Amino acid sequence: MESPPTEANGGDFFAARLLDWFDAHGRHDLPWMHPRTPYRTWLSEIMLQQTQVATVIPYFLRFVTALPELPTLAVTAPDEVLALWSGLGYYSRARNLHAAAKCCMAAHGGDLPRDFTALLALPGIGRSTAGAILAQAWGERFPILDGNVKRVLTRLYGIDGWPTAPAVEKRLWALAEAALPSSPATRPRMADYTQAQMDLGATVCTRARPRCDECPFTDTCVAKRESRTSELPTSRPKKIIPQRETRMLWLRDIEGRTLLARRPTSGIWASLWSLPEADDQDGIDRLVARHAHASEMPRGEALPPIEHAFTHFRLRIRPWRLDGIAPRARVGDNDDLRWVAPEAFAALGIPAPVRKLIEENTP
DNA sequence: AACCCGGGGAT
DNA sequence: ATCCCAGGGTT
Repeated sequence: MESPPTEANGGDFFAARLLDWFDAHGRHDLPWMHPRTPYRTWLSEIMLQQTQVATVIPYFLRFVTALPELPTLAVTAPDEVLALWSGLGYYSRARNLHAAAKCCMAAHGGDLPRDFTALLALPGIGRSTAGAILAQAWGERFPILDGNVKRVLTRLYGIDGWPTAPAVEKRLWALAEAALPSSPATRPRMADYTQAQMDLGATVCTRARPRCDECPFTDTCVAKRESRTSELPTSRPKKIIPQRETRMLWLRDIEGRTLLARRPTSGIWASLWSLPEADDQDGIDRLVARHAHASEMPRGEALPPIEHAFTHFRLRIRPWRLDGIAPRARVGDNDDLRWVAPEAFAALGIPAPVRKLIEENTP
């Protein structure tokens, strides 16, 4: 076949060549493949949302060691699940994972459902993740459309426009559907096919400097033929990122415990444990007065500001540290406020910059 | 359709 | 410094 597959002739050109490439050059030993159970597949797909493989691997291994099966996850305390997720980001993934596990216990006999609609109904599972789970765990014939597939398809077909824009995404879904394995040789290999797309995108059809000479589609790729691999996929529309600022109070008592506050259940770092915050130094002073005896109120010291970048804003954290406090009785220990010893930090979900601040300044 | 939600790897 | 990654949920 001389031309790339189209919506009309998708046939088996794409799958057959991709699988041949995968057999020789694909990744066959990522941690969630051995063993490749539905639970491990699901967990890996959630962790891999917007997160690169190398980042996920240590978190995945720690998570499945602590919670090796779905029923174990379902009965685990939310704080412990968040602790296992701590540092990985997008914490709603962990909360949704936990809620979905409970749902599987209540409605699906303790297993992940082998059904597209039922999977899609679980929190944290969208169309692409549902397809990835069905294809990889059970060999079901469903397409995926992640960042890798979007990149491969926009280049192979020369598709302009930001791939996340609804109109472009709709077209890409149609192409992904049309490219699915359809012959007796490829149809039984849905798990490999799904993995192969992601491997091609991650190792050959990379965002910068793609290795086109190693690509099985270098002869048919529109972007390659027109020298547009650096332009496709179209980058996201530029936006001005606002800068925000906050102050955090790092209060330690005479035993070296730190006062932590639970964050609100919505917004950034929802439900995680963090340092008490204030908008200005007056607010910090008021927090100190609330948690320390007036008779022993030292001034404390400013630590170097921390710059933390999110997708949609930048945050400057100005930490204020004060040691040797004798906590005021009854103020500091409830569901939203706790004095925590350094050894107990590991059991709590704590925002990455806050954990880093504390670790780097604790002897 | 636009926005919200983290952290880090790659360049 | 900038982009964006094995996306999904909410408004």
